[in-house]
Amino acid sequence: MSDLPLPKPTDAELEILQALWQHGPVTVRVVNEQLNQKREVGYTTTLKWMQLMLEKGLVIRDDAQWPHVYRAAVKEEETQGHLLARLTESAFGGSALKLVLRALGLGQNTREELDQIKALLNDIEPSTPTSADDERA
Amino acid sequence: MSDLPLPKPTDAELEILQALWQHGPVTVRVVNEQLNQKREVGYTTTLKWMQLMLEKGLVIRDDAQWPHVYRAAVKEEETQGHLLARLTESAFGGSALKLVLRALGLGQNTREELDQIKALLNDIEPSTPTSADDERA
DNA sequence: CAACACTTACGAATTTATTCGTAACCTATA
DNA sequence: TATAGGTTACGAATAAATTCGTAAGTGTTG
Repeated sequence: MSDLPLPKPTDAELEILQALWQHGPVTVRVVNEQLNQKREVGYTTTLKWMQLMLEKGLVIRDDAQWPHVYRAAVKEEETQGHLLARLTESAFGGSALKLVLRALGLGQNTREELDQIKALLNDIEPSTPTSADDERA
Repeated sequence: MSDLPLPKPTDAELEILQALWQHGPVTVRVVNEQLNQKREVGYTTTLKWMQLMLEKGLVIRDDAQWPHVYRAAVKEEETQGHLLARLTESAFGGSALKLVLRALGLGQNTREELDQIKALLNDIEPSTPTSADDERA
């Protein structure tokens, strides 16, 4: 909690963060192999990205190990939250509800997914309650 | 339906598209005034953006009128859908469900919003039904 | 210790986005 | 028709993202 108002990772940076989130602390090589499962990326390209991300504070490097081992410096949940907040602002006029409705309307939902969402909805406490806070006995 | 695989509007372009979506066919001046309600933007800056967007096919210009009148060339729903699809890919490992759950968990939901979502969920037909289609009498 | 295989650092080219300044251009009106 | 006020076209500077080549560094092994 110091100087980062809004981390705005680029597409390439997000790809790397995803690899780090999913595979824990790993070397550049491992990340590069992950990226290459999606598209052709040179090794030094990946390295350069991760070096830039190090300067930006998006990743942390363990220099004690060799080869260097990197891990994400930002939490997956927080980053996703920021990105959603940004998208809500930039494309949904600030309405998170509209975003959710649009996402739900994309038509690629299975019954299981819908049920999961319903279950979650019952657990969510509204941030601005309208009436009583009934704990249900 | 010809050559646009994935429109990827930038932040500035999205600001303009939102102005066009909300205010219909308008002049550069009107768009610029909209933008300036959020932040300081020079007139020619807005003009240049819209000219570039014209080349990209993001907006349509009516040259018959003077001053020129612009309107969005892309649909709001489709653009939002594309952006959500992109974000789903780039930050949620391709899981739209995770995106929705995260968005719901952001904690800025009112009871009314949650109820709206619940209502919508009951209307959505799963794309891959699992068993019977009970219409509930 | 010399060679090798791999890793890192550095620099740089290319592209795209962002942002205006300036000059040329219309259109109504005095 | 000449002027004025707003509009458009064009060019350009800056900054950031993307992408890799090349050279220098490191550690292992015959």
